[in-house]
Amino acid sequence: MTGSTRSDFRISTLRQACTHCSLNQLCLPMSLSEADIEQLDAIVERRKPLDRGGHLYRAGDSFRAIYAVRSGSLKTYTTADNGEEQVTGFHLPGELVGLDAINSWVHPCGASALETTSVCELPFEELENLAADIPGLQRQLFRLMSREIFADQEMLFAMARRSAEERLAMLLLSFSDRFGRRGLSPSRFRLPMARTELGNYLGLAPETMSRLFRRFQEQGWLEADGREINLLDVPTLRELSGRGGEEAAGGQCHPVPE
Amino acid sequence: MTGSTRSDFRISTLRQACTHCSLNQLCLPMSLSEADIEQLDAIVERRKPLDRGGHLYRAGDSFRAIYAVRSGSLKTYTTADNGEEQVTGFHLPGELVGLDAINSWVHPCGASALETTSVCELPFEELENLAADIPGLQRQLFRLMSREIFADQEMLFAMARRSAEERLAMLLLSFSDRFGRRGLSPSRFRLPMARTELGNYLGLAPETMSRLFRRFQEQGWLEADGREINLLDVPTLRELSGRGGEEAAGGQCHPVPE
DNA sequence: CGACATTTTGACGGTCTTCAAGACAGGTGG
DNA sequence: CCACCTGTCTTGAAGACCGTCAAAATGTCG
Repeated sequence: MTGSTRSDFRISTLRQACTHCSLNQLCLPMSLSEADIEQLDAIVERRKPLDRGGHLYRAGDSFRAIYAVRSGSLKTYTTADNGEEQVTGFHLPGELVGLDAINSWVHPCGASALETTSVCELPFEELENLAADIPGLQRQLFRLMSREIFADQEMLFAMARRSAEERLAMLLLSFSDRFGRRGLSPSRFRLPMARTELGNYLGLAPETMSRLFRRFQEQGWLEADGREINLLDVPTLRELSGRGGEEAAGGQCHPVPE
Repeated sequence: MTGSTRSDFRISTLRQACTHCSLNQLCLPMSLSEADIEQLDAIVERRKPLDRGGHLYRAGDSFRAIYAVRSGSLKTYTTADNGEEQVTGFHLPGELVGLDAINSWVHPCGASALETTSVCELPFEELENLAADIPGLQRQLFRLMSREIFADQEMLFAMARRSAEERLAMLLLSFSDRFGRRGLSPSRFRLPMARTELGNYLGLAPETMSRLFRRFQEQGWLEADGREINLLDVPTLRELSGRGGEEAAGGQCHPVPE
């Protein structure tokens, strides 16, 4: 009885195909034909979920594959000589991690789970071969990498020229967009990471984060109860973030015109 | 007489082939066969040199091609709503620009020449087609994009966690590496951009840059006469930059093992 | 030479960090 | 059920670092 249930559970998770995945418009298969998606499916490996804090890979690990987040969330981070850590990105379902390792075949950043998280593993050598055969896939890969470059540059701009307030506004809107894109509420959501980690990502001390959240609440821009966020005044936040109608940085989610 | 000379000049510049280009180990052709390089050669368009301040493309221009710097140098930059400018990168011979536009087919940043600069134009649609046929080219493109992602993340780290001093040390070492890689002196070089632009890139005010350079000279770490730089104490700079033996960020130059 | 941009210098102030302490939450074991 | 503990968050006070402002000096190019 129990054995049967467990077995069913594992089969149903492990055999989830790209075709039926609700994220396939965010992830690689976008704009591929059914037949192409099946080819892609054949090389995708599903792994058992990671527990909170578990590592998908560590900095220095040799590179084998890139990963698409299926559920849960990840952070990627580097560690400096002196041991201080810098979060380089948060990754939600439908987003890819590991693209920064293609050049050197070694992961320059570690990736760990912020909560229970499952990913699809895309062995890179096979993905490359497939990309040479399927023009749409090659193009999609170029695009996703380009998008990441663009997002990193936006983030760079933010770090160089924007105040703490503006940076937090940007980040909140980035999450808002990314949740919205998955059909979740763009105004009410639960952040999967601690304030400390948000602050680390934004280059701000935890104390500053605390004060910022208080100020944002006093201004009536949002309600925050721990990790539970409720955005009340998106227009003001958008104005603060400095880039009116444009996409917020900090993630891999941007519109994809053809 | 004059007509003949001018004509010769133009032919010799315009017909310079990748095979004979001294930069081909920095740029795309790396590790391609002679035959493959010839195919690449066929799609490369050489343009007439840009004058200082001239634009290769502007933010908002539609994307047609990526470009490899052949001689001279470029900066890429974004402009915010309020008009303030942020330099997103400096690009020396052998480096590519325009990769951030692949995703949206619109250039999110402008690119302008810091001095008289010539580039090779690589029409992207044709490059994509060629990449599907030549596995080595596809791989090289993935690599170069990955390298850029990595470099941007390093830069992000610097902006988030490093002091003005540390950032300047990083940048100087980045230029040192990049000049060195081209066979020039890694300790004596002429920066192609103004202090103001360096500062803009690093997220620092011009006044701060001035004070930094003075402090660095007082410490005996370098000599600077305008844009002419002479690094005197690379080990100390390297220690300051926080990443001992590793690559400095801020550019597209990293070792490429196979 | 003369107009203009870039760089330098000094004084001052704001933003964010750091340090130190206390509040709160979630989980564990008695 | 409560005491305990650890990690996270909050709050306050002090100070560092860098930005801003203003003005002079230097450099650059027509």
